[in-house]
Amino acid sequence: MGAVKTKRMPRAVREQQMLDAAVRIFGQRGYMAASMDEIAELAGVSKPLVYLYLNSKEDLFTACIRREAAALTAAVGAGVRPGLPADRQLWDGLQAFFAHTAEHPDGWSVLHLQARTHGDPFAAEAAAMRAEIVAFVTRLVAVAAREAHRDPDLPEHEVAGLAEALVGAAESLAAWANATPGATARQAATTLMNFAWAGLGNLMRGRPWTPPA
Amino acid sequence: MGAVKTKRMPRAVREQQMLDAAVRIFGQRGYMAASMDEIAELAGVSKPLVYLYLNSKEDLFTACIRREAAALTAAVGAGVRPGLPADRQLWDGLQAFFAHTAEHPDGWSVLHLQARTHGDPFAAEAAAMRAEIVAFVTRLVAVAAREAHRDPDLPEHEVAGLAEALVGAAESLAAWANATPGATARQAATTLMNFAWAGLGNLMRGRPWTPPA
Amino acid sequence: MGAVKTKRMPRAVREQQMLDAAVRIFGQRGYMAASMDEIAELAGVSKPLVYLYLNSKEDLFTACIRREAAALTAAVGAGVRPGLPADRQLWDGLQAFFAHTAEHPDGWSVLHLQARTHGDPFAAEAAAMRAEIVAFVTRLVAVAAREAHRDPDLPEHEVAGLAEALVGAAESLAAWANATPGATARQAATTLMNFAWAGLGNLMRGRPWTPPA
Amino acid sequence: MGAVKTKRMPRAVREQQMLDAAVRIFGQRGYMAASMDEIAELAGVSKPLVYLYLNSKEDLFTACIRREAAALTAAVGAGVRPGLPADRQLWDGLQAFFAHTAEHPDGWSVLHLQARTHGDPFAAEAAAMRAEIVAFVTRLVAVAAREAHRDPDLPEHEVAGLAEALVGAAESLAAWANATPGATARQAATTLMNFAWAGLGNLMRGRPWTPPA
DNA sequence: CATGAATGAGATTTCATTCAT
DNA sequence: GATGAATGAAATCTCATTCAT
Repeated sequence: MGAVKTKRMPRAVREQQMLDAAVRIFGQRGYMAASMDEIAELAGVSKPLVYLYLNSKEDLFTACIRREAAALTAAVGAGVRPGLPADRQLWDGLQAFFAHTAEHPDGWSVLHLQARTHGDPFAAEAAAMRAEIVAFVTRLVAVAAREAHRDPDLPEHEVAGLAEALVGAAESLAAWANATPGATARQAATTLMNFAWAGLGNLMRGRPWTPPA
Repeated sequence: MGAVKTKRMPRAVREQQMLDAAVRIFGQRGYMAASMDEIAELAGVSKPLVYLYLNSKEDLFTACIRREAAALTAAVGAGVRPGLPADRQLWDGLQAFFAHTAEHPDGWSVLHLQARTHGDPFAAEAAAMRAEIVAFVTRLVAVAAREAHRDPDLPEHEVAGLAEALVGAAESLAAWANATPGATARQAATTLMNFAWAGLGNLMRGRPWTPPA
Repeated sequence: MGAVKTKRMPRAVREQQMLDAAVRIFGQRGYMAASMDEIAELAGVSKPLVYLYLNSKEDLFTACIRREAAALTAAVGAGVRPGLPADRQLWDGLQAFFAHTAEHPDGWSVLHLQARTHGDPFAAEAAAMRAEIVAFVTRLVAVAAREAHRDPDLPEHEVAGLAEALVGAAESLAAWANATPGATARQAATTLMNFAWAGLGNLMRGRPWTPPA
Repeated sequence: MGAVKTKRMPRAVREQQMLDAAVRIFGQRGYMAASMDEIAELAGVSKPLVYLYLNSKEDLFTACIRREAAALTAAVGAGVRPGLPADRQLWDGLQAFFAHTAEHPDGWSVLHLQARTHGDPFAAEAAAMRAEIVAFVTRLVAVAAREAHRDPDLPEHEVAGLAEALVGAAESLAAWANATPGATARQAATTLMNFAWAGLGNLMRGRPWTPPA
């Protein structure tokens, strides 16, 4: 079932195999339900080797989170070209995001579900990555406001809330797209751009919805 | 620390005490890290009694999810009056949602984090509740479209995606509001209405953002 | 092999059974080579019960040391009557000491060998008991000096060294007596009294210390 | 921290480095808590080399015991000149003993604590050395008896017990001297000679044994 | 009803030891 | 000769769960 049992691999290669296996098991079973036995077997190595290279279950999980976080931000970053207009950058970033999460469901499960559910140290690790993405979106919103000559500027904490909402909506749609047969990354991105950008557009033009008294 | 040890309470009351304790422990420690010992102690009863009433850890967790899900949907439902315009209904519902999650952080943790992270049976239970809320939002969006005389109707799966995105944004803001000191349910609801409704408004008027070729 | 499997004993009884087993295993195998499995089996209970009652291997070992230390000092104390002359008290104490160690070789091994060899916390526990005995001997030596109208008094640190040497000699003879077939507690005590009280010099000159009738 | 990594040393030298490291680790951590990894690292060689030269952990420990036993008996033997009177020989031997154990605390720990605490094979190894010393002391006592024209001779098993007690007292004082700041080998030897040679009784009467100039 | 007593099964982790290069 | 890569076996400890009173 596991990887073909090839003997005597250099350490770097083995470590990646172990992380591959760990991400899969952690993503599917959850951090606590995952057993080191199962991970070692799927990786095609003995348990002591996993401990020799990765130290402990906690360290192994942390390594998984870091690797998957780096992969996700790299994928999004690679999809975006800085020179283009803000809406185009957001569109490109969203497509990359939905495509990556669809292709790496276990990694996404590790980042989005497992890391946040099993204690502060892990949650902090995942939060750091999320903060990067929120910061990126926040910059885009600010740029868009400038492009739309919005005056006066949006208050800072309002922008933060908007970026938070947008990222949350994207995370939610990622799960929805993965679960809905026939849904593509492009469709998910389109839906979200409609939802978010048109709404933001009105905001930019100074026509917010006003809460009732 | 646990409930006062009163003897001979009717079964229904005892069960609620147990569920109270379980929600607290599950919400704070997580499903797997929670121990039946700790739950029984916090509930002020002996472990065999927990098993007599609730059967198993899985059943206990399921009961928690159901109770908290019912409480949340009831709170949202109570906040909304069906006769009013769609935007007002959404506004009221969001306020109720943010208020309830802020007041019951452990219950919200059980529903939003724990239930989704520990296997299909639990996830399905939580998904059922979420689907109810998404359906409610979906109806609101359809009503709003009719109110705006939008023609032609939004395609159904597009509406589903929008509702999904809106709910995801709300969930994300709930966590953000709880973590950001000074943020209130009202503020969170306002931010989200700005984000979502103004965007939807443009959509309704047939002026969506168009993806680049 | 282990105790007869009697079910449902009160906790206090079970704990003593566990300590009995633990002293035996620790005394024979050594602290580190002893396995909790073996101890549980010899005690006739399951491992979790051992942990439930005694907490951890370290705590179990500590409990063994304390129990055996208390038993030994109690035995010595019971053998000595405070009113009598110093040499008589020493003689009685030594007999009690040799008798007890001969009857409880595993307990003596725990106190004399294992506790001193496996880390400060345990060693401190055993050292406390030993200090009690050394203090008792120190008092006896001082009393003897007074009885002999010695003037000037022996310097204090000299007395401490003498007591230390005497106790060390006794410990050594305990092992020797246990290993030498036909050696009795009485003989060991006689030899040591001769050695210590009369001194080799006197012995050579045919003036040994004579045991009381 | 370990030995400087010099390549291609002759086997005999490498072995001594390994034994140095092993004695240190065994003496400080104890036999079972010592890990071959740590020993290899401290010796500055790879683990397989340790196995190539010393075969197994047991063999390594045995080699340590033998080397340290030989060193101790050699030190004592070197301190004693056969022609002199018995008490002088004892005095010289004790000084050498206390000096050596003070200078090699790890070696002494291996011999006196570890070897006796971890199973018969090792204990036998250490007992062999101890027997040599006891035999030496036994001869001295016999010689002293002859020098004192004692008649009739002390019964043999009495002499054995006396030697045993004397050696035990010396071992005990060695630990005490190492633990007591300011205590020297000379003081320990003096105390023991007073105790053993003169006897407490003489001491009380103000007639101590006097060390040679 | 209620509980103190008890356990089967499995978790993480460590270590002495050996190949294959 | 020397070592990086690898493992079988076993240790401590925890937990959900059930009798017997």
